[in-house]
Amino acid sequence: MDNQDIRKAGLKVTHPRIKILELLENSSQRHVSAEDVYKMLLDNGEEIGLATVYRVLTQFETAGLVTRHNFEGGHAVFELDRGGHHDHMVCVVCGKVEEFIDPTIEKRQREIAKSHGFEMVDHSLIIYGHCSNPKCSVG
Amino acid sequence: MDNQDIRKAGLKVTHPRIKILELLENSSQRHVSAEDVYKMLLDNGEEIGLATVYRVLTQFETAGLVTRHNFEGGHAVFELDRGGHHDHMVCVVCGKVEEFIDPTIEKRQREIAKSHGFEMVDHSLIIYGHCSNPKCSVG
DNA sequence: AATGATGATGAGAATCTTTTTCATTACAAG
DNA sequence: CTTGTAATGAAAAAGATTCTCATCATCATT
Ligand SMILES: [Mn+2]
Ligand SMILES: [Mn+2]
Ligand SMILES: [Zn+2]
Ligand SMILES: [Zn+2]
Repeated sequence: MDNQDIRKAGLKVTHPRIKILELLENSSQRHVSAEDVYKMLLDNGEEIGLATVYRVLTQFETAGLVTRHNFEGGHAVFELDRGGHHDHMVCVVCGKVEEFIDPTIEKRQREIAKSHGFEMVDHSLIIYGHCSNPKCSVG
Repeated sequence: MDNQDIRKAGLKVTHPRIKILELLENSSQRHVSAEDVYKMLLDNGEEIGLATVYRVLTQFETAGLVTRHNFEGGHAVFELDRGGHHDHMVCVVCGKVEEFIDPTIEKRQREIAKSHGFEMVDHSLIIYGHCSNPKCSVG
């Protein structure tokens, strides 16, 4: 994941794009909002406009470098496309995100789509729950 | 699904609530946005404020009368809770929504949540694709 | 390395969805 | 019917994202 990926996407290799890609690679949080990216860049002394962050993230998504998720909360979160597809589990208390992939579910989805005459292009599976942290448990 | 359901939710039986519930029952579209509801009510000659529509839909959701979905598109859609849980398939071209339920997937989700130490409280599964309408097919 | 066409950026305005505020109105219990 | 309290509508506010446009940076070409 380097500047060549930006170039291959038909985009100029600019300072904001380089820094945003670096941040997505090095951030301790895999799943970040545009606002998160903006603020983390500021913390790093990079004064990149919020509009640019939104623009670049959308371009990276189109280029297949980044995936956008619509978790609950009214704002999108983004993550760098490492390896392959996976689904998500989100703690409704602390917001912790776990990733998983289940071949059985993936297979059934394709079958179900087909049986309804749909050509599946994407899917979104999010499990909401209480994570194992005692502070997040129900009782 | 009648006024008693509103009362049982601890809410006063008001004109806006009655009309919104009626509309959700009788609308030809099962999945509607707040804006949709607002406009359809206007078409019926009911001048109910948009803020009230949002408030009531949220209250109905809390009361378990209505379910909210975060499909792509930046706005939530709501549907009356008839019968039980189901998942969704959305055509990325025409927006058509199909519903389905798959016991295998439901079961695997519970197992996966448990294996990650999560207490599942909800989940969202949306398949995006091209529906069988020729206008929506890839070619 | 200098040039120049074109794409990219930043700031702020604009847009879109949803929530909040607050004065007024309507429900429902007595 | 009276009356306390919840509900409503209008408008403002808030939050997320996109757009506009003047300025700037990148990069293919000289
Ligand atoms: Mn992920
Ligand atoms: Mn449905
Ligand atoms: Zn948690
Ligand atoms: Zn379609």
